[in-house]
Amino acid sequence: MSADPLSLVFSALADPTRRDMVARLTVADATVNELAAPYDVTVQAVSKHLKVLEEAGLVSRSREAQRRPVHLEAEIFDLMTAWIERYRRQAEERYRRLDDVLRSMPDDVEPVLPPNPPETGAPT
Amino acid sequence: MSADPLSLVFSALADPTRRDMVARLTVADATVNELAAPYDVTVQAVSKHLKVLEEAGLVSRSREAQRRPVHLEAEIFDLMTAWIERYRRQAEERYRRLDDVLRSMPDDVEPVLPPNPPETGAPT
DNA sequence: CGTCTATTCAACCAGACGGTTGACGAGCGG
DNA sequence: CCGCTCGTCAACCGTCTGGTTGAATAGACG
Repeated sequence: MSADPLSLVFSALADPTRRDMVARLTVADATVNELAAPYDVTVQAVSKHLKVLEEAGLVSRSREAQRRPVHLEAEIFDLMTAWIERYRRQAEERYRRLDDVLRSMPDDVEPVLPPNPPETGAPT
Repeated sequence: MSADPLSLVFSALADPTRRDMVARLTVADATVNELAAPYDVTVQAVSKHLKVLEEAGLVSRSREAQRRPVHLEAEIFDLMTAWIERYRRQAEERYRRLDDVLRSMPDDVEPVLPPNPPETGAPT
């Protein structure tokens, strides 16, 4: 098992059908059957997709009669954005630094002024 | 082939080893052997991972003697952030709206599910 | 009770995935 | 030229994945 949350979320969203389900769930909660309707697959397949999304923490299911309304848990997105932003920022900073280095032939790499204060996604 | 860029990027980053390689590449370009060093797998496996990252547009390889320095292409991150932010925003807005609805309690509210085909060519 | 609807579980299948080993091409260096 | 290192290609293997069909469970309803 992948176990680690980031992998689960990324791989959950690596599937177009699952991404589309997530997209639709941003509009409203839906039952499995409702979700399955637009797609050209069986409801069982959609149920599996939902399981994947649920294990990734992207959706939750409640119980309402015999229906299982699916609800989006959008906070999980933050997990990804945190990761992405962190390394994007790091990459950008590196390019700036490289530019500097190329100018002066390095013997000591000096931390260049970060134009963006690391407040948005400052992870550990 | 999944073909669609978003799926390629998400699934490329769904692997911890690949994520780690990307993380390291934000610091500096590296050769395949350098990249492979920390991991407990053969250099061939790493080469495969790089192929995946390259096909996702996350890295590019140049040629320098018999070495193939790997370079991160960080702009691709924007593809993901665009998607994520879009739907996160949409979800947040929906919650606000729902809150509103719950306050006024109309009796003719019905869930409207805009049929969205399982395709990710983000229609804008 | 029996049945209908909504959903999941189980078994199966083809294909992709991550890994291996082994062989091969490209360049440097003796 | 020979040999070495760097990297990829090819074949193979076990596991995961996305899909199927068919059966099972849970609750509403007559």
